[in-house]
Parts: sequence; C-alpha cells; structure tokens
Amino acid sequence: MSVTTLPVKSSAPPEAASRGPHKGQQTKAAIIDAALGLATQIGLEGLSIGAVAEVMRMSKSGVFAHFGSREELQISVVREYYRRFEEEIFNPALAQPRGLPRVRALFANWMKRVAVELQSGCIFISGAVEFDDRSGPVRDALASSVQAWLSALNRAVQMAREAGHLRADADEQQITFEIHAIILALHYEARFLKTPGSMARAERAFEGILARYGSPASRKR
Amino acid sequence: MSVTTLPVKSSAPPEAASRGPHKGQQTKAAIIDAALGLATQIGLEGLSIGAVAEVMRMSKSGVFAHFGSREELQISVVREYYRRFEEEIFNPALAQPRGLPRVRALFANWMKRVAVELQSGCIFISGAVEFDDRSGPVRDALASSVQAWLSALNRAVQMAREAGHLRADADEQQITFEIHAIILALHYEARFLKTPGSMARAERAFEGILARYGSPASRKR
DNA sequence: TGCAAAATAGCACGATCGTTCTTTTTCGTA
DNA sequence: TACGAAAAAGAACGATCGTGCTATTTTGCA
Repeated sequence: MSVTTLPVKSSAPPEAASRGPHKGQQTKAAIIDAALGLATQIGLEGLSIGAVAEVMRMSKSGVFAHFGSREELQISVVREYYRRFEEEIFNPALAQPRGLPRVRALFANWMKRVAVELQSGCIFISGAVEFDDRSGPVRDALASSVQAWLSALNRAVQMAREAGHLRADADEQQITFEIHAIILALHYEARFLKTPGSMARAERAFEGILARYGSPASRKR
Repeated sequence: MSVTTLPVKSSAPPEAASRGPHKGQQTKAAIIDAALGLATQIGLEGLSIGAVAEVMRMSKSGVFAHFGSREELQISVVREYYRRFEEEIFNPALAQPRGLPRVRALFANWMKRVAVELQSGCIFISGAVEFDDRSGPVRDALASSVQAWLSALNRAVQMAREAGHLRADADEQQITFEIHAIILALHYEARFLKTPGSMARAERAFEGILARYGSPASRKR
C-alpha cells in the first residue's frame, strides 16, 4: 500500500503499541498536526517552536521536549505531509485499473489537492525553494519524499505505456516531468499571480500531453 | 526597448544626473548588487541588512541609511533583478525576427539563464513562494515584474500565431502557461532534486509544445 | 582651502529565536 | 492511595534581527 520503500520510521517508538505511557505520543501527534498547518502557510523555515506552542496553548519548552530540536520537528512535519499526500492522492487512485485510468485518477486527485492548497500552500514546493542549496536531514527528508511520489507517478505512466494506452516509444520520465511541470505552473499562477482560469489551463495542458503521447489506436478524436 | 510600461522608477532621484553629490548613488548601486547576490542564494526573506553590510564591509547603519527600511532594500533588489532579466533574456531576442524565431530565442535565452541559476537561484521563483500569501509592496513589486515578463513572452507567442507560425486557433495564453511550466519544472528538478538530464527534458518539452501548436503547413517532420 | 552637507559609523533598544536547566504538574499503575 | 516516571512549565542564556539616535568621517564645491 505504500508508495515506495521509503524508511518511514513510525512516530511511535518500536517497543510501543503494546503497553507503557502513550499520552505523550498523542499530544505529539497533535503538535505535528498544528505544526503542519503552520508550515503549509509560512513554510518549513518560518516554522517556529514559539508559534506552534501558541497554537497548542503550551509552553515553548513543552513543545520542544517532544522533539529535542527544531530540525526534528521539521522532519516530522515533512513525514506527516508525505503520509497525507499518499493517503489523499495515491491510495485512492489504486482503485482505478492500471494504465491510463489510473494516471488520470492520479492527476485528478492531485488537482483536487492543489485546489485546496491554493489557500494553504504545499511544502513540497515551498520546501524545495527553501532547501535547494542547503544540505542536512530536513532537505534529505524533503527530497526523498518528493522522489518517492514522483517515482510512483512514473510507474503509473510506465504501466500505461505497457498496457498500450500510450505510444510504445513514449518516454515515461519525460511524461512525468511534463505532468509535474503543469502542477508547478498551476501553483505559481493560481496561488501567487492569482491568474483566473489557471485550473482549466492545467487541465488542458494535461489533455495535451495525453494527446501527444497517446497511442494512435486509442485516440479519442 | 522596455518590456512593458512598468513604472521602473530609476534608482537615481529625478533631479540628479545633472549635478549634486552622487557618490551615494554609486555605493547604493553596489549595495543593491551585493544584496541581489545574497537574495538569489538565501531568498528575499532571508536577506538581512547585517549580511549585506558584512559583504560590503560597511556598518549596518551605513547600509540601512540608503534605504530607510529592509522592505525598500528588498524592492530595490526585485527591480534590479527584473532589469537584468530584461537585459539578458528579452532584449537580445529582439534581434530575431517576429514569430517563431523570436519565441525560440526567448526560450533559449531563458534556458541559458536557468543554467546559471542552478547555482544561484531565481528570486521570481523563491519570491513567489515566500510572498504568495502575504501582501504589501514587496509582493506587489514581485508580482508586477513577473507579470511584465510573462506578458512580453505572451506577446511574442501571439505574434508567432499572427505570422502563421502557429495554428490559427492556438491559444497564446495556454502556450505561455506551458512554457512557464517547463521552466518551473526545470528549476525544481535540476536545482532541488538534482535530476540529471533535466535540461534536455526541458528542451524536448518545448519542442513538444511547438509540435502540438505549430501550424500544419510549417511542420518540420 | 574651508565649509556645509552628505555619507558612514557606533551604540543601544526591544523583540524573537532555539536551546538548556530546573521545577512543578500530571499520569499510569502497583 | 501513594509512588515513580513521564509530561509540561518556567526562567534564563546568547545570538540575531530591524531600527532609531547621535557622533564622526568623507565628499563636493565656492
């Protein structure tokens, strides 16, 4: 069910889930949820422990104690964001049969999420800008999460070609690149420039890709 | 020669250029240059007066006095970045004849710049992420600069259609959107994910757009 | 060359940040 | 119910930030 073999490292310690205190894990999850909400608005870099504490109505040190460092909090947020991404976009698309239907479902679910993110923001995009010339564990968590998602998309495209829904000589990496490009432009135009009609333009661009790489036998028009 | 009618507001006061002290304008330009170099690396938000002062080997207050606020420094950086963008990408393309050749030149110059920015970064992209849910003069300066550039690109595409180099029913706004998308994806994949071969993929995507919207009479293959 | 003005430096301020250490409160359970 | 551990709070630290105020240096020109 998981998109890929990313070492997800559940937020609960390995010996848990059987007995022992668990109140902490519960509020830790609530903190991550609050932090994720903040990070989507102001970015991972803008995320401060003080702001999270205020939302949680806790003391700074109370929040801090759950993570030991701001970096660890950021990483937890990235992992939780990835988990929801998988849950909202990837998993539902598995209900569609392999090939073009599943690729269409992936794109449709992605677009649906973007429509929500036009208010809240996407940390895979803001994080890429914030950490593109840095190194460290936060960048690694971000990059591997994005890579995992793009690989999953890429495999779906590959299966569409193998199913004969795309031209036999189509390059799935190229197609994945172009689909990703549409989403990035949609974010930019709709969220920053507030250009009207961006959603429709993204849809048309996606149909254009399918028209260009679709197998000649299965052309719709 | 200007891309559009953006109120550029030259950095020199209107009464200058004839007489009066001008040493200040000179170091102010040097400060903006240094600040631009920093902003492309760490973003407009990360830009601090102290860091600029250190690069300039000046005091914080010495730098500050030239702008009166950090916001004004950021705006100056945005304007200077736009000026160079116009100079490096737009102006040289005017040497090409209207239509497809000029559109190709615009894209090629843009790609050339992106290749440099893979080390330094682009504040039109990082700024969009940093200011997408804020308001104020910095956001306004950013948005109007990007709008000016995209409008210029859009007019070039429109002229290509009018010259018969593109299908008569081609939507230039759609084409501009898709070209922009390619550049954004290239930045993301090459600068953040460090995916090899991204430049070639962007080139191919551009050729794909031309193939799809190109007028049937002028097909190359 | 001297003088006014412009340019720059020096210093201090309040605020916010991540983090550490110590103390208090709360929880789970024997 | 009482005890030990976990969770949370409180206070303080050094650092950095933008900005204002006041001195000092430098500049341009009569």
